[in-house]
Amino acid sequence: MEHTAALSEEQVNRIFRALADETRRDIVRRTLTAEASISELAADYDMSFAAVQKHVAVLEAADLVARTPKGRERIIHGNPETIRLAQQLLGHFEQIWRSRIDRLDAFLAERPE
Amino acid sequence: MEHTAALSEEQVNRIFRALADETRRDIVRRTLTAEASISELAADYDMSFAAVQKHVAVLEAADLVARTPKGRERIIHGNPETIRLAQQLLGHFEQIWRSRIDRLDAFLAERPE
DNA sequence: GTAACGTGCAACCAAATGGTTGCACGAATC
DNA sequence: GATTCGTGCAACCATTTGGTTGCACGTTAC
Repeated sequence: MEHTAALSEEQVNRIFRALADETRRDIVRRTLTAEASISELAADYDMSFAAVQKHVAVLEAADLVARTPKGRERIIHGNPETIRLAQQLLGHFEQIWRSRIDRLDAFLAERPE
Repeated sequence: MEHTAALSEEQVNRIFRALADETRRDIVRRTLTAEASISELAADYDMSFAAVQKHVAVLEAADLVARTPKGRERIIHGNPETIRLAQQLLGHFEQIWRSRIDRLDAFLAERPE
């Protein structure tokens, strides 16, 4: 039995919504590799600090990154667990597809051409 | 070598964006199980026909469903290939995480406590 | 042929999104 | 103590999103 945590539909919405932006995907990649402060992140994008701050907030609400205070900085690190959850959700779709194929196979098997 | 089709960032945006809505995820699930016309789909949601039509258009733009004419109807069927692509994209994130762990392990290995 | 059905599309609207600037405030530096 | 740095937050703006209604048009059924 695959033990997927029960996610609210709203939370699923937040996860996919958060992943639907190039800058945010990049932030997730970067902070999975190595944690970084918000200003370190912001330095690399062609937009204001506040804009990057908002992107981080979106990612945090989706639990794709976490933010821990360290002095005057806020250190961001990616959360691989939520990535894995999203992957599992998509896996369920594939499962639906596979069981359809199975049913189709069964149907064809009991109706010899 | 894993042969993932090269997706533009825009296309990736569309895929995740399309998945970030409960009604649309439900339509994908349903049409993976069995194809349906737009009006058949629309009958089951508490919104106008036009609204469902728009959701289908969003899914089609993301290549998560396809729409084939059949008389006066448009038959919608889910596209498992795009689901699989999205899953692979998330798999790359996990890969990034795993290689970070590997590097950390290597670092700890060559610095005996 | 006429009526009903399934769809496409435009116009419209409220709310959310993604960006901006400006300001406040605690933490670090000098 | 004054300055600078990193952050949080509010106000504002343009665009997109997700919904609506209304209408046109081809297809199917009477």
